[in-house]
Amino acid sequence: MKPPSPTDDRGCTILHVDMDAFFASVALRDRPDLRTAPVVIGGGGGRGVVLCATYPARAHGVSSGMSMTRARRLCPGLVVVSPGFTELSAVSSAIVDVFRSVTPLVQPASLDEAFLDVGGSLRAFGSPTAVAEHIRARVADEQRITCSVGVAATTQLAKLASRRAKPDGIFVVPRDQAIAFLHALAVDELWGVGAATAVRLRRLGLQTVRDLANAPVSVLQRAFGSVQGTHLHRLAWGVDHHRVVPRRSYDEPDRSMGAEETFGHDVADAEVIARELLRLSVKVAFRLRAGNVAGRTVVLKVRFADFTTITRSRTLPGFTNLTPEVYATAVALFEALGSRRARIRLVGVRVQGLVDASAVPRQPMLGDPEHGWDDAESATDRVIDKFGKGALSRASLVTTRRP
DNA sequence: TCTGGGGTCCTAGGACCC
DNA sequence: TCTGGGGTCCTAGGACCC
Repeated sequence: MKPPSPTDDRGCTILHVDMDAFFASVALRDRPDLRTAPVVIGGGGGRGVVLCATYPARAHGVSSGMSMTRARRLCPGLVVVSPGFTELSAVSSAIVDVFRSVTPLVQPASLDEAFLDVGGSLRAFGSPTAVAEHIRARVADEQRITCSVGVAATTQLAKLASRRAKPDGIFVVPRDQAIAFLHALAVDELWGVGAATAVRLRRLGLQTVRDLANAPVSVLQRAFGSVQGTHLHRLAWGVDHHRVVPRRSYDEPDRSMGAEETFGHDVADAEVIARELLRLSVKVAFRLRAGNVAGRTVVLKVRFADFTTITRSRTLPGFTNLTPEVYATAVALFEALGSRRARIRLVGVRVQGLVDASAVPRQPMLGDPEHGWDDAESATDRVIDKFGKGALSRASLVTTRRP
């Protein structure tokens, strides 16, 4: 473990904890033989991308988001491992338990990172840095993976600090050095400034956060609109009123659920596409029911061979989590695109406007059989529960292979 | 180097209602 | 007959994050 940076952490009560190469670290916990090898986590398919790269792989220039083809070219001896999502979420919730043992103010930001407000834990631990050390030691002990912690006065600064702490370290941004720390960064290092915004900022001649901070707000507002312009200016001055909100209570449903699939090769055959839409609808509707939610708006996503992407959506009169309704809507949206014979790279189905399913009265429609799709689907769910996903599938999915 | 899959949030225009 | 704003819903697209 790296020692903490020897700096003043008074008043820095926000921690950002970020697992180091999480997907890879978990996958390699029981593979000491691969500890020093260049490994990436990702799908093996022809169009896959790197989900996570180990530090030895990064040394070859491999990074996440990169196409697998390019990664292999950069690093001929690359080892590719597929992600084990079940294990990942188990480790993730164990880690969150560690955080919660320190403070109730824990806001998970994804599977592998969280913000903590440790203002109330200082009497027990002494200092924010001491809390960070405690967490790092416990995670290393119990999960055999390392993490890095950023310690600062705001969430934005803590997030930036944890990046600086990597791998396996702690980085403190003292209150009186916050502006200097921030202003030395490049604009695209700010959390919330992505590729598109960075390009526009650079076109304005703004390279560093210091440039951004010193730019007149009026210029930023003219270029980005009043809301985003003001936001950027405040970011550059470290103004950040985000409190750590103990994550959305568990009874609050997600906003949307969806699934999408990139074909191995671009597809023009409408039948193949319809079959894929069915497969995705089955998957999404199953997850909706498993989460006991239902939604009203079905969104179809289509990416063409040239990578242009469109979405089409339809809001239903009532809420649903049933495959036939989701599928019928998705297909109708697809057919409404017309006979554009363009080759298609990806299709996706998403359902949004989710609510707790038990809160929605099911409205039987006139002419519905006594045992409708509800019953059929819950029977299906029970079979899958008992015998696994392979046990049941729709006829049109079994008889033909996906491309 | 040709670009995954899961999400969230924001904007902007048009419909519609009051 | 022409004219308001305000609010909400819907749709499409885009930026961003991990």
